[in-house]
Amino acid sequence: MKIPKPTDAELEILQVLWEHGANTVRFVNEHLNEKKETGYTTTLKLMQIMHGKEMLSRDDRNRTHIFDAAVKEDDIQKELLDKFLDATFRGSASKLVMHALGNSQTSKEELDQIRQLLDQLEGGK
Amino acid sequence: MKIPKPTDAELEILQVLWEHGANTVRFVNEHLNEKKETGYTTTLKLMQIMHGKEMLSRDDRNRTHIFDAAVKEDDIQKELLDKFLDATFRGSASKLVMHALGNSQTSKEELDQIRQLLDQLEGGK
DNA sequence: TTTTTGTTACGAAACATTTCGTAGATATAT
DNA sequence: ATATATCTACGAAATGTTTCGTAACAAAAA
Repeated sequence: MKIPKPTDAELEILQVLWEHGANTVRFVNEHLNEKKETGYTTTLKLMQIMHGKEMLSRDDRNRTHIFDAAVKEDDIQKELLDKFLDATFRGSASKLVMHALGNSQTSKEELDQIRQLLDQLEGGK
Repeated sequence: MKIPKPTDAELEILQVLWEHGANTVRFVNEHLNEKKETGYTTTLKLMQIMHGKEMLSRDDRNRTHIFDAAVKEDDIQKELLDKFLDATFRGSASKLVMHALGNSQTSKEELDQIRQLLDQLEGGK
């Protein structure tokens, strides 16, 4: 089964559902509105399209439908990252990593975690 | 001066120019064709649009124009990475880095370089 | 009961991006 | 000199994505 690449607007909706779990259109719409004014029916239409693509599941036993992400966060992140890495960094993961760490404020704990992963990877070299 | 976010097709053209330096439409088009069939005038039109946006410079002293990237690779990568990080990983750089290193085959030299950066970053914590 | 509010469905408009076709000019080959 | 190939310019079609408006119905409030 092929995972379709979500569009920008679809990804925003997936983020809300991944973060907060199954929810209504209204809930999702209100979250989106915190970042950017979005009409209710716009969000509804997108979620219906996503359901059509089997990107979202839907419980329609009650009048107010409950939607949930039907694709795994990790899978989508991996898919998008692969494409982004190629398109933007010509496949150089280290360049991307250097940029990412250079910019952001990442906690000591997270840096340690990355260091552990490095140890693990370099173990085999 | 505002850097406009390049579209996917525009980014592919920038990659060719960043990698190979100033060149003709034909050269760029032939490179793009290695990955995906693209009509000559399609590439031409895109490069004209990009020139209009000041994303490319153009030397039109001769009939065959020579185009070059007018935006810095690092700047565009930073801009795109920031947006990608927010949209896809909700801003968690460490999660992105773990994914990126987990997937790819990165050389020992590159891993060491990343480790150095970690040392440097953790120095201040 | 009647009105108001909230919900889904969905066509169509609006907008963004990519692709193509044609005209006109210049260079190159015959 | 003529034909052929190559190049730019650019409008417009094709495609993809997002937003909006309206209809139909159900629920809740007055």
